[in-house]
Amino acid sequence: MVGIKDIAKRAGVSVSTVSNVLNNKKNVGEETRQRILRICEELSYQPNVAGKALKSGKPNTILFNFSDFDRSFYLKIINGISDYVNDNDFDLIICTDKSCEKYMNSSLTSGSIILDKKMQDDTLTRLAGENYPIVVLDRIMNNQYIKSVVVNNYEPMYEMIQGVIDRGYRSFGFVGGPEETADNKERYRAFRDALEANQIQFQQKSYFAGNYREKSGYTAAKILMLSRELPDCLVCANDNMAIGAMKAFRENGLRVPEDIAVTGFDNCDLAEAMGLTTVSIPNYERGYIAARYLIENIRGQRNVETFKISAKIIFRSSVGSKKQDI
Amino acid sequence: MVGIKDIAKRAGVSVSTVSNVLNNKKNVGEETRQRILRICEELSYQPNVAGKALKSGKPNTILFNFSDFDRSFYLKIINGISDYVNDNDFDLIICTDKSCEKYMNSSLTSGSIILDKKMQDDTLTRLAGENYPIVVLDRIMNNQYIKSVVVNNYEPMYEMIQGVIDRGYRSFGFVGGPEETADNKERYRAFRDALEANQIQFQQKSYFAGNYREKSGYTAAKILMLSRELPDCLVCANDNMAIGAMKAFRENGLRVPEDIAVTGFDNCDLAEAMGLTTVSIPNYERGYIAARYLIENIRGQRNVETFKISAKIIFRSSVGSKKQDI
DNA sequence: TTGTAAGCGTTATCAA
DNA sequence: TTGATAACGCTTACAA
Repeated sequence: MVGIKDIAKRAGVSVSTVSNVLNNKKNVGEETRQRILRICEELSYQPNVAGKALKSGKPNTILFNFSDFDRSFYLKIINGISDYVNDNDFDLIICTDKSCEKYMNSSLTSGSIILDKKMQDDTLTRLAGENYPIVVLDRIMNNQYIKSVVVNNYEPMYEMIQGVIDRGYRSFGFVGGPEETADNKERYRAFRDALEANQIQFQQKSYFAGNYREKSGYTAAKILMLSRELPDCLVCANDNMAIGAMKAFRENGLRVPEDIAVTGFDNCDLAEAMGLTTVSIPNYERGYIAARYLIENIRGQRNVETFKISAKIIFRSSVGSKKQDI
Repeated sequence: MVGIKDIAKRAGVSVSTVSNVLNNKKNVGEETRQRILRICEELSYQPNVAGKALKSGKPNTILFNFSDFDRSFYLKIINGISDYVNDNDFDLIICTDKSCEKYMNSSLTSGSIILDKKMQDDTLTRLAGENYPIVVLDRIMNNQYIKSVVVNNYEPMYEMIQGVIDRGYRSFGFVGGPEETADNKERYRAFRDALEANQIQFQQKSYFAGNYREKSGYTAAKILMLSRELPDCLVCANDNMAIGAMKAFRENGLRVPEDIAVTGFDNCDLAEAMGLTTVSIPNYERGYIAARYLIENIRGQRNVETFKISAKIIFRSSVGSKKQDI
């Protein structure tokens, strides 16, 4: 591995001169600068991140942490983050498991974006600090170094359910996501509130606990079909589960929406093709905005007010128009 | 940031003792060990990766590099890599742009998996070495430190086209991916060979250059529809473009497969929902295998023979059965 | 304009 | 069983 020393030796100068050239310092002669740069090129020198980090400790690098590979829209979030980061001369590294703690707060990265429910609140509280801002995408936290960029779940879910009710649907089932997640709680609350506002009863037996994966929606639908009476509409806390449910219904010869309507949340790629009524989240923008706030915070422009991303309701064929039984 | 020094001071021992404890060395008294571990816990000490890397330079960490966010199956590859890596006590960091060179060969990672056509062959040749094996997923390279794990494109593409021909289709259009990629070349070659073997002519005007993105398939289909005669079947070098093409056809009132059949390659999530005939690549396994070979190579078990992953053809409704005009 | 030298957090060698 | 110290590659005062 060729290092700053090798360059210095070859150029017949000291290491500090090389360092100065590489860091665009002014105090170095033009001729020397050219010579050194040429040699770096020749030896295809790559600065050693570790050495650099250890000494200066202000790397233009941020970290993104996620761990759910079933949620394909995560790629769009990464895309948004990546674009903002590139445009601002930062680098991005992504971690998919607990090891990311090693890269947080060490001198290797100067801030993190977190979208991983396995990451605990108190870990984040510990890692965040004056010199290490964090942006969380999957929860709301009150901490002077942590900013939350979250999807506004309540209003669109409420409105979507109201829309479904307006179309004549009267009885509902619900497939929830992981119960501890803020997203799921908010979506469920909006669902219940919308029902209540319309004097529609909801029984606990119509609640199915899922985990945001397709299979859990599939299973929920299978179980639901065993019961005596199907609800008019099955509301799912996300698209994956809604799609799983639709597949289960179709496999059993039930028609969507004639026999049962289905709604999701996310507007994932598949949602359009499946004709799923859902809430569309602008994920690319979500990543982009998260990166923007993180880098602004890194640059000292402190702002940790919770930012809510607004979403859009999309009615598709999985919800029809139900005639009232009068 | 609490470091090894702080722990040492608090415990009233030297830094080397702390280091020995943290690295499970035998030469330290049980009582001291316990005390030090407790203090690490209390101060929630995190070892500084940079310092560690700088000194020892054998990190149990590998790097994955990709940059195409439109290909949602990349998440499955990452999932496979992540799982293997975790099971083998390695860490994974992911990079989405050129900055990844900084993490390759520096003491920060001990090997890389590359799936990024922007990464050039000679860069890889330069970075790979005795102590830095690389696995490439998107090309075949001959280098004693670089292993290729690639999808076998030729046979399944050939067979799929033969299957389409057997179903009575006789004239073809082709939407290619980025022309420089090995995948695209191989898929196109198989396509042409299959046609030739069946004495079917192919004219250059029926070739459309795309970039693997949905939009380019959409555009190709739009252009195709302007021409006087539609082929029986439009073969696309990947699913995204095939889906774009299907959307364009449908928007213009053409039925798939009655008016024109369409095939893809990848079997992405959407392919099933769209009824697209395609080739299924086991992506999770692809990532898993890549990680396995990389870590084996890191551990000194040198093996750089090209590994070909076999794929499976899936006929769906986008290809029907065409009556012969006799 | 250039060079010398200290120090970042860690591990490793060797002496106590 | 422990501790002192050099070294990893780099940046940065400060001296020349």
